[in-house]
Order: sequence, then C-alpha cells, then structure tokens
Amino acid sequence: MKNHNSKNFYEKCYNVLKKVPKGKVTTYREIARALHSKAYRAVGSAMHCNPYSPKVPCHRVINSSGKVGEFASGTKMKIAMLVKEGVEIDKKTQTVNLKKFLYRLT
DNA sequence: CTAATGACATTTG
DNA sequence: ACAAATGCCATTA
Repeated sequence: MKNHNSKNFYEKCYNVLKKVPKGKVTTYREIARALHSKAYRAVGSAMHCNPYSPKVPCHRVINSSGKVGEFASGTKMKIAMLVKEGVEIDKKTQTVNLKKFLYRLT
C-alpha cells in the first residue's frame, strides 16, 4: 500500500539521477536524501528495474562507502562504463574516490 | 492486509 | 580494517 508521500518513488529517483553529469557518480544514499527519504533500499530496486536505459545513468550510482556495488549487466560492465566516462576506479577494491567524483545533489 | 525481498547503510564482533 | 548481523523503505506476491 502506498502512503500519500510515496507516489512514484521510482520516478523521483530517476528524475534526480538524470541530473548527475558524465564523469561523476552519486550514491544510493544521496538520491534517497535528495528525496527527503531514507529508502536507500528502494532506490536500489528502482535502479534494478531501470526502465529508461540511456536517459537514466544507473551505472553512476554506487555505494556510500565508495564501492561500485551491483549492476544488472554485471559489476565489470558497470565499472567499464564509468571508466570510459572518466571516473577512476581501483580495479582491486572496486572503489571510487568519492572526494573527487561524487556529485552532490543537495 | 501480511509476508518476503533487494543494484543499501550502519553497527558489531 | 574487514565480515557478519541488524535495520531500513518501497514494492511485489
């Protein structure tokens, strides 16, 4: 059941995610916070559905700790796309330097 | 409506 | 610092 504040939560996620520029990344937590929510989980689910492939850069969403996390097409693919956009990722730890590449939504 | 689930986050050992 | 356990929220069955 949906409470009054959650109409189209997924759409909101995509909406804020679209603002993230190429060469930058954001986190599930940042998106949730931009929506004034703590539904990091739900944000992840939204990315997993991923209905708008090119419009919404789902591959630019990573863990708050800097780890790239999961991806529908595989983590390696996710990393490859990010690297191609200019994001530096440690292949060993699969970690991004948030200090340099995190795009703040708020 | 209840129960289960996941591309997470935070706390504990 | 790393791994496991616990907590979180919206969505789906």
